[in-house]
Amino acid sequence: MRGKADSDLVRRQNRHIVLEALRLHGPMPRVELGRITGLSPASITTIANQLIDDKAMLEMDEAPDRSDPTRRGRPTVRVNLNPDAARIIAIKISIDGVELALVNFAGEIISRKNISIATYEMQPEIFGTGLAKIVREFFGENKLKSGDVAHIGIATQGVTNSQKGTIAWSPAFKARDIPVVAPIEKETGVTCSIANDANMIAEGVMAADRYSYTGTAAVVFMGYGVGMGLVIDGKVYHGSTGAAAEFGHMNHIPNGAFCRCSRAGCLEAYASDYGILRSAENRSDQLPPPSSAVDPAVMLALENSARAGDANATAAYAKAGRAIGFGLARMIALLNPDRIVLAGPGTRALDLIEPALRAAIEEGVVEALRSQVKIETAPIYTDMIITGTIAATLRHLDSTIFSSGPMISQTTPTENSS
Amino acid sequence: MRGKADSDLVRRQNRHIVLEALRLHGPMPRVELGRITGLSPASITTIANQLIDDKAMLEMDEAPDRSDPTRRGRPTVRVNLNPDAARIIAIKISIDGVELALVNFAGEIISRKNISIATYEMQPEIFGTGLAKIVREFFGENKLKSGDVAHIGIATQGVTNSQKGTIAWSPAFKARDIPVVAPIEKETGVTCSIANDANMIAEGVMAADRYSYTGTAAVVFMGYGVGMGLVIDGKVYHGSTGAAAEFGHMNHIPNGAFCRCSRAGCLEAYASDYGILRSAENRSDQLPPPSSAVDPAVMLALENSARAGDANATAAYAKAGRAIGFGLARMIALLNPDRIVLAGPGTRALDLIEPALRAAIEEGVVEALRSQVKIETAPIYTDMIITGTIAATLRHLDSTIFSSGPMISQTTPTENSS
DNA sequence: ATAATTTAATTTGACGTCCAAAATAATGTT
DNA sequence: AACATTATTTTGGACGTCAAATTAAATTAT
Repeated sequence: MRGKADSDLVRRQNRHIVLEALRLHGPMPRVELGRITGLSPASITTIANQLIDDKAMLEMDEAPDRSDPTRRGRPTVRVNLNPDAARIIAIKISIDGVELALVNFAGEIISRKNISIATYEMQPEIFGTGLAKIVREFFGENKLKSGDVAHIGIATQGVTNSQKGTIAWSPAFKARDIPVVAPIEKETGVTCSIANDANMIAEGVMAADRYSYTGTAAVVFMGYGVGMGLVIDGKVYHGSTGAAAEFGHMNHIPNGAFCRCSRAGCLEAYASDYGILRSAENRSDQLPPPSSAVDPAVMLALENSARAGDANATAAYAKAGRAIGFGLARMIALLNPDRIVLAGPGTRALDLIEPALRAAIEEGVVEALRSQVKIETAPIYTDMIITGTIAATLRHLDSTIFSSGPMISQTTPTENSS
Repeated sequence: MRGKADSDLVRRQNRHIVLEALRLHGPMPRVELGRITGLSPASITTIANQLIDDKAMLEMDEAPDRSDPTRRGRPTVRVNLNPDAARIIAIKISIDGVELALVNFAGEIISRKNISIATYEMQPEIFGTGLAKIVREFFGENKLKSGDVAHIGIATQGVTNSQKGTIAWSPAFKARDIPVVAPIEKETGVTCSIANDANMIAEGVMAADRYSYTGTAAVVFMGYGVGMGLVIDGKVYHGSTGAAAEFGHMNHIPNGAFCRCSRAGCLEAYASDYGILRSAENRSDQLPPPSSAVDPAVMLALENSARAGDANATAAYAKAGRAIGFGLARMIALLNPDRIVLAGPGTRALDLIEPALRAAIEEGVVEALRSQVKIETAPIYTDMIITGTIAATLRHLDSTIFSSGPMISQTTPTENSS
């Protein structure tokens, strides 16, 4: 049960659902806001005026819609999120570099930048302060001051600790417990949070579907690694320290194949790009895998030779499918989800993986549990991580918007709007 | 995001937290209700009067507390849940019988009854209607009419389907998809719900701890079977169809030991009473296990011979610990919980199990994930399932109390209180 | 005994939210 | 130009909480 309720709670909650409606469905007239939120026209008027006063929303300055000639009556005036209400920065850290995006309150990307860094050998402090400098430069290039950015959201491969703001362990780094949030907050003065990239993919998949996910769903990422984002009760589940759901490093077979995490038997050691490749090439799975990512062209070639009938390649994909299948069977037994969504570049080879995957699920969990769950494939697009990070960060912003005063320092306190 | 908020939401939520405070902390004066809930004394007065009018609450008729002689001022008047506000029935179905408890709104057990039934060979329809008759008799013995009972909560071993109100699969039954809710609702006219017994144990463990569980916790049951109740975000997680968290039938080793669910490699096949016994006696684990429960005395003897140094027994317990450990490692990777609570009669042999269990967790999941989680043991008491079912059912009642009129048919509509 | 003190609980008046209904605005139709 | 239609705003009332003042019921001091 939550805490006590009062008119302040009512105010915040209703303003929040109005913003949420605009974020999910885009610009719309006040009447429709009323329909979607269930609030009366009178309340919508009040709330809209306040949000417009607060610069969080604005009336769109557009000619009345005359597309439907049968339409009568006073024309609607659409309202929308004010793009200039706030700006956020989304950052993606991966093994080969860093990607930054400056996004306005309406979700439009204003500016983005890619920087290549060989992260693997870096010292923890060097990386943190280095990234902070990159962010500061990004501020400079976009003429941003500290107050101009409301929040910075970061996604990274590996195990994150959202409380400490660190990367606890990641295949992109030899080092552990790398502080990320603190140096950036110190350098920029902007609050910052970090999350696992698979969780951000789940956010992206949900956002693409307008958050229609109601119950429990598991979004599986297949590619250079194997990850999972769990949607529980319509929200992405982060776990107690932000480390959920490490599907890739969930054990598959005790004493099994050697994994990048220097542990034996992880699911990823069978089902990630390097695991599949290693198995197809009949290399020993008891040796540490390479620290660099597999060239996508190599994986493409492997798929094709499997489809051409290469027995080793076919077997490797079947092995991967069986590993993922047993992992999903275990997850299903534990969580009884209603949806499983497969995503990531690895789904390109789904035809090679799926038979073994489905067989393993059947073998691994009682019919009563697995018969409910629907398995789908999400469209692959490269930017899922950044998109998801943006969605999550903006949603975070929406919910904190009313706790404090104005969101963004208006250009100059003394300046009046002309 | 939840729906729109209005004064009705405020009303319901605040009345709910007042009831919740009384349920968790017992009778207390109005001032303290204010302190706990954060509501002002003025509001507490209003709310208390309404709840008293609604017969949900009452002032306790007791002499002022004079235990503290230094105490001055107007004495407090304690209020409490009105025991007669409503009654519920909690039912536990297990392999050897059925247990019923009639409980009042204050959580006091008014009457209870045990009935032995050989469930295993029963036909699904026979069991459902038979149970319904037992419940009807229980009504009769306690002079209950349909309107006198607000809800019936049922806990059972095995996989439940809370939507259909059935036992999808259970070791207590040869049959599958046994309808339980429908026949009872039909026979009694009282709403009824069904849940897994391990989830109810989790409810019981939480209730014993006054629902201090905030984040994610996993309560493991060890005994005739192996079960788990997951507490996510302070609430017991039931999954999309009420079948979570089937820890016992989460696969441990593909193609492994034969399980009661006629599947190979389930965790339970290694770590339940029958699994441990089978392994200690060096019987083949490729044959179906017995359908009846293991005599507790046999398990006690096995523990003692293990403690006396019997190599087979010791190895069996170590094997069980390794299975549970790997299961927990997988669960930790997936859910990043902050607490694991071991409960059930199986914990009596924890000294024999724990070393292998902890070693398996270390072997099975990266340090960054497991270092956070605390492993505890819950006190064992036999009634955990019934206690938990009562707690869950009353809590359910609390939250539905304001959606409809009076909760319970007052003895006779025409009768006035004297 | 009576007044002062202390703590609990209630009453009173104000404030903030939402909403229904009435009024107003802005267009199309006749 | 009057009427119809749809969107939005205005008005007045309802319902919840809260702060402050008041009342209630005890103990302590005089």
